[in-house]
Amino acid sequence: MGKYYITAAIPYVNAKPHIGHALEFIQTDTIARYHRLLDEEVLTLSGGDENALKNVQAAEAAGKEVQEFINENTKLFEELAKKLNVQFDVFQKGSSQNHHQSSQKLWDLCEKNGDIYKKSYRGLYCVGCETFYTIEELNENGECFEHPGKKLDEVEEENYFFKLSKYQDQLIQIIESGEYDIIPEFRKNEVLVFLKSGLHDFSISRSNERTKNWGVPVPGDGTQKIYVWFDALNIYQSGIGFGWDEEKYKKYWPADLHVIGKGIIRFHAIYWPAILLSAGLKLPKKLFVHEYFTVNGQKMSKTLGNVYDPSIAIEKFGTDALRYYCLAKISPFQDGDFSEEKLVESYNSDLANGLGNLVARVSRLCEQNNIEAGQGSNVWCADLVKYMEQFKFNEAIGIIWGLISEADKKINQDKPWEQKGEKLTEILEDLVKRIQAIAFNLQPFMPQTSEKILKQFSGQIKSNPPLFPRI
RNA sequence: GGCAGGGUAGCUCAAUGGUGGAGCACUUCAUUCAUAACGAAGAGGUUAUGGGUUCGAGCCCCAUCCCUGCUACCA
Repeated sequence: MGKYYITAAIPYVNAKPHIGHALEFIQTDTIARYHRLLDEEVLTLSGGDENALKNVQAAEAAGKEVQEFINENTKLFEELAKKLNVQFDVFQKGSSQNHHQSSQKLWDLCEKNGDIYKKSYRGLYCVGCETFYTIEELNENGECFEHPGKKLDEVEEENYFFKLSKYQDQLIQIIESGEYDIIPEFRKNEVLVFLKSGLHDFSISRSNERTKNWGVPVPGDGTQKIYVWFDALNIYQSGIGFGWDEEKYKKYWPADLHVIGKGIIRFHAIYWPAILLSAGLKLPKKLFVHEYFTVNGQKMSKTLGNVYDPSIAIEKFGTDALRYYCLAKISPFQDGDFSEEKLVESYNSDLANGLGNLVARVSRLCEQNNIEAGQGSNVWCADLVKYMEQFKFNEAIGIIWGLISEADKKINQDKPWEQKGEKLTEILEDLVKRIQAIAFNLQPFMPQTSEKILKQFSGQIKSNPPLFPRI
């Protein structure tokens, strides 16, 4: 029994959470719950990427103090996690004191290793992306593709740079060998292609002026703040004590798994391990890269106005219905589409007609015949284990629905309503075992529902109101 | 432009070169333990297009058209 430290990405907190955040939270939580059930000592972390300049600007636009604005938004993410029944043991805020301390320690370690140097830099800076661009990388209006309509700032200043280039060969070796394993394979290949094309050092500080004095101060230089990505990645360490609670840190680091979306793969697959190598720290073991949700077939975007708030789905259909959709109805390695229509479709056919109906028919039969439930066997389906190791949640959950379908068929074959005495008891006890197995395997995916079923199928079995009333 | 991965039933996706499948949706039948649920049967396809290799191609080769991701040094 070992430890398992898993992180979800640290969301920007300049806006409310959307359905994509829900997807990642749910995936992370499912993996975490699975490992808890394997009896590992699991620690989950997410947090708020609070030191971005974006946040300062969003706060200004909202007419609020930065800290106040950030606290409000970060709270929305924590609340979403709760509503999704997603348990984070640590929710680390980038503005917290111990994080500042921790990030400065990381900086010091890299500096001691000679990997930080000063260089004058001049370029076009997109505040939205927190990145410098060359002219070739911009559209015909001289704006970046992510934030059209937004003029870039022309900036010249002296910044600190990190010697990323120094770690190119080492990174290739580490990623190619799977020492730092990137899943899925095609993302790993992308990273390797990028690595082999050559790495440039990157700037890891910003002037106080440009950050509006917001963020983590560069150690020993009062005029600069640490670049948001350098400190944001360190939330994975600062949240478990790096720089302020070494005992806790030693217990949990390195992370066993980082869960991220495809958009931030370069930071996690290249910058992050390079920084850790420089600092002489251990590398995370695995990176799971999921894809994105489209909504009604379209990319989510503020300008399109189709950003979907997961709270709506939770209120309308319930937490486990949304969890089910996110896990079962899309492939984690492909963009999936979200729509309330599709959610309702899967709710009715899989949850109401499938799982819910099976539980209802068996519990009624048991109630009528005074059946008492025995102890469930608590065994994982072999295929489910295989799929969980590959993060194929849709395949894993499909195994459970196979069991549901089998049980339904068995009932129609055995016709318990035509049976009596010992034969009837035997049939029903078999069905009870099947339901217990289904509920046991369902735990990581739909915790509330599986708990309800396990409770219902312990001791004297009673018929309850439908788990998922048809919509 | 280069590299990678795709295009298969209305929808989402499977198929070591050997009779193209599943789930959902749809139609019919049967049934009552169950939430008009479950079960059985059925319908639904020129596998993006055009060539080629092969006894045989969804799969291999060439060309073309689309979609997605990554990414350009020089000129």
